[in-house]
Amino acid sequence: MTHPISSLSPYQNKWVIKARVTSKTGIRTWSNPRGEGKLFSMDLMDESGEIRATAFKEQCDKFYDMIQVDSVYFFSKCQLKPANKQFSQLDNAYEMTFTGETAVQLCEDADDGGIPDIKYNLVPISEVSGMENKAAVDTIGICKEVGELQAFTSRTTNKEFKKRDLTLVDMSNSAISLTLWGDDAVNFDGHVQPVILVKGTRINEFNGGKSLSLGGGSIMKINPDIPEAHKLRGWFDNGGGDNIANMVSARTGGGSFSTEWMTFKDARARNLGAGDKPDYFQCKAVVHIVKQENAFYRACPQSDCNKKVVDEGNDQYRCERCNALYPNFKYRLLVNMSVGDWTSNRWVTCFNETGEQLLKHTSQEVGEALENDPAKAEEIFSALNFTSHIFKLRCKNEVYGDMTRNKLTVQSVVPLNYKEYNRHLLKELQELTGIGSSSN
DNA sequence: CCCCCCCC
Repeated sequence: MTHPISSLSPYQNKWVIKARVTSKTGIRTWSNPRGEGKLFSMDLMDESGEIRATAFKEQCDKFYDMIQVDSVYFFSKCQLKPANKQFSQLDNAYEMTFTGETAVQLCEDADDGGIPDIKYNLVPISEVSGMENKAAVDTIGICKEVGELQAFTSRTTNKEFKKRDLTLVDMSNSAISLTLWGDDAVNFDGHVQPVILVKGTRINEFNGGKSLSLGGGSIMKINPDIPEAHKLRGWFDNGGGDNIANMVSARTGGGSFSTEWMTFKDARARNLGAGDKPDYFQCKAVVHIVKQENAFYRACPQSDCNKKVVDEGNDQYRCERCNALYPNFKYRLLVNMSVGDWTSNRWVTCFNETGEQLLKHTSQEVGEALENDPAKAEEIFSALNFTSHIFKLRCKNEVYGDMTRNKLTVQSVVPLNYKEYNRHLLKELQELTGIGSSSN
């Protein structure tokens, strides 16, 4: 006999609930004047309601791996306390803390003991425009574009954050930006353009547009096995997402979406990069020459510092940004290559992530090969020659002394999808000639 | 006992 979540209170400790885990945070550590430790928290749900539970220190270690999102468990002997509504979006006056007595047991019934599935109130992307700032949104879309991993320090809290912006599109012919944070951002692989299902994302208003942000209590599922996902996949793979008309998010200069197609010749003719802000465009190009000289540098080993270190000899490397000496360094890539489209050739620069992606080796492997194994380096670099890619480029004039040079930096690389690229070419042909405008 | 979810 189990108890409904809605009946839990601090005044009664003899209960067992049967609940589905709807979300789970990563392990987080804290350190403040009152002490330090680690914790994770999870959201639980049954037919009667929902509640947040947090496991600290020993309980964090004991239960973290066992607790799986979507599974149903029996929980007992947790401590109940009033929820701090300031921090909780769940509909419950209380929250739970795991104790030394807490017991958790997987419910192995095929039907999960009748506990309802997580409900997704899926909203078409087009409808997010009409929703209020900070509202919670469940939606599903194809990750059409994926931005680079970005790190920055918050000016208010002085903390380092990592984020990555995705662009989701759906059959409402709309696109919206979704921001991932921390490990979700670091580990995300968007190159296969997966289906993304999210629950409880928060709306952020910015520059007159709206975007979504994955926060605490939000859930993201990649390629979920649900009918909506399969429908979207079919729609997108048949060109459904090619001409998205409605941008729910603001078009920012450096935004990850609505990158314009352009040839190198047009980019020159239109004087791209001459303004205060960089310009962005994408083109299909073939790799002609990849320079091995200065294709890497020895960088500060700190994970968030990529500054070049000074070799002090005696296996000591100085980072001037960290003002520290290290016994080691890490390799970072800075690869210059000449690429060409059908109008002209240009030199472009790839930094670490795009360099690794194109060379299909880690910066460590590339650096070691270049320093110790020229044959291996040649093999790695020559494999890139004459391959075609979609390059998303950042274009900006840079001044060196009295010289102004137009510099192209590779923001991201997508393998050439012939189907999608041909569709773009056909569309251009139609616009130029008016021929074929009534057919697809 | 956390409680930050950020930025342009």
